[in-house]
Parts: sequence; structure tokens; C-alpha cells
Amino acid sequence: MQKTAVAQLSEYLAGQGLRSTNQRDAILKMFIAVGQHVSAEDLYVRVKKASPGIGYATVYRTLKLLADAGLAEERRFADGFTRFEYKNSSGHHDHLICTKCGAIIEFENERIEALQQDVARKKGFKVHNHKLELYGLCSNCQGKKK
Amino acid sequence: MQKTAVAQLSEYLAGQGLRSTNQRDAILKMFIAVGQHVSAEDLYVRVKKASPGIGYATVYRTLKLLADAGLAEERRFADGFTRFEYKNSSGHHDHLICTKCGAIIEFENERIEALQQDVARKKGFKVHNHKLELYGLCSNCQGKKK
DNA sequence: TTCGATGCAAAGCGTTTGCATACTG
DNA sequence: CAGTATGCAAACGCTTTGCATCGAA
Repeated sequence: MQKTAVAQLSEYLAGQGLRSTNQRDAILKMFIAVGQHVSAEDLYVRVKKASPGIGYATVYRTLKLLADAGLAEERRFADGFTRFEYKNSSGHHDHLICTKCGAIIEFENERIEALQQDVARKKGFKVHNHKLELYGLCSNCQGKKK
Repeated sequence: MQKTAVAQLSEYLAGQGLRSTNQRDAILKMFIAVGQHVSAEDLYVRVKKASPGIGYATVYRTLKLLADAGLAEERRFADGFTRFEYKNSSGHHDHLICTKCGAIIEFENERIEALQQDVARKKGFKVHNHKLELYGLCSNCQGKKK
């Protein structure tokens, strides 16, 4: 899948008259390796470890690029942090977020999605996108005191 | 309802050993008068019109205070703007947001809420709060070109 | 008269941008 | 070679904070 993503990026770059660089590849690979929900900061630190010469700005610029290329999605959670998520071709999903340990768990539920469409239709709305986040305590944190 | 809110604030302030001030009242009243989804900036401008001496910082501080008092809720939408919403005692609601004109429409749907609880339960999660936003085009904007 | 609240301006934080240099195609 | 991408640091926009002063209790 990594191959696919790198290829996807190259394709996009070529199509836009943009260039492939080591930094972009490194960032993309690390981005995918990390898996999910990385903040720019977080990704920067990790990439820096592997490729020390890299700059903060490049990470930001590349993340935006990946979003444009359809490989990443920018998400703002309630904690005020922007995180990026690798967008694989599979379906949309939503998030359960633990307010104590920060864990983010994904889920999908098509019945909810269907109901959303119903609601929107009733209001004459045409939905392109949506965001559902459930905040609370994960099973690990429920025992512990605040 | 305005009376209730002002009283609610006084109560909270008294309970915390804090003080009532003209600014706080002015901000609270304007906040309620505006109705829904105000940004700090927006509120500042409006309050300033009524009470010119007021400062930016006071609006921010008061908004936080209102949130602590349970009268307001801080919401971050995907456009990167933080808005505050008056939290009346009635039930929770979610939002339909027009990506063209910025209109925000509220809705409630208890079936969706119930399904959310189901999902959470299955993951061993205890939900305290949630956020559902549907982005798309409102009926007005669907005809128009981008 | 005390201590919290205010207003101003400066600082903070995550993110973006300008510019000279490095590198891709 | 031409023109994009990079790295650095400075700029940015929103929000918070420090400090001297003001005002509620």
C-alpha cells in the first residue's frame, strides 16, 4: 500500500507539473507508517529523526500537498489541535476520542450515516461531508480518577 | 430567559467568590441577543458598539467564564474558527453547515444519538459529549455556481 | 480597603510566507 | 538551465497573559 501511495503522489505531482523530492517521499512514508491522526508537530519530530535536515515548513507544505493530492485529510478536533489522517480508499469513518488519554478510536456506522442524510434532506440540505466525534472515556480510563 | 441567564451568571460568580461587573453583563446580554454561534471577534465588535470602552481581552475572558458557568459552549468548526454558542437548558443539538454561505442550521435527532451510544458501548467507551457536523450546501446555495 | 476585573499592549502558539539557495526535470 | 522545493527565520492571526489601574464588595 505504501507503493501505491508513493505512486499516487508521483502521479499527482507529475500531473500538476510539480516535482518529486526526497523530503516529500520521506514525509509521505513516515506519514503512512505512523498510521493515524498525526499532528504536524508530531510528524515533524518523527521525520526529523529519520532525515535530520528537514524543516518544519516543509512538513506543513507537504501535508497540505498530500491533502490536495487526496492522500491526507485535515481534521480539527475539539482540543484545538489539527491532525492529519491518511486517507485510504476505503470508506469514511468517525471517531471516539478519550478526553483523558487522548486515544482516538475509529468506527463506522452506516445507519447513522443514513439518518444524517434523512435529516439533511428534510432541511433541504445537500451534504458533501460530515464529521462525527464522540468525546468521553475509553475503557482503560474509566476506572481511573481524574 | 435573559433574566434567567443573568441570574445564573450572578449565582455562579457569587458561588466562586467572583464579581459582577457591567462588562460581564453587557457581554452576556449581547451574547444572548445575538443568538447563536458567535466568534469572539464578532461578539467583540457588537459589544464594542454598545459599550465602547470594552477591550478584546475582556470578551475572551468573559466567554471563557460563561463556558465555565455552563452558559456557553465553545465549538470549533472545520473552517478553523472558534465560535461560542449559548447553551440553553434544553437538549443538545447538532449542525448543518453550508460551505458556501456559511449558514449554520441546527437539528436534533434522537435516533442518531441513540445509535451513537450503541457504538460507544460496543467499544467500551463512555461518551460524555459529542459533536456532529454535516457540511454541504443549503437549499439557497444549491442552484448557484461555485 | 481589599482583591478581583479591566484595558492595553506585549507575548504565545500553531501555522504560513518571503527570500536566497539547492535541486529536479 | 529554468523554475520548483527547501530551510531558515520572520510574519501571521487568533488567543492569552502581564501589569498598572479601576472598581465591586
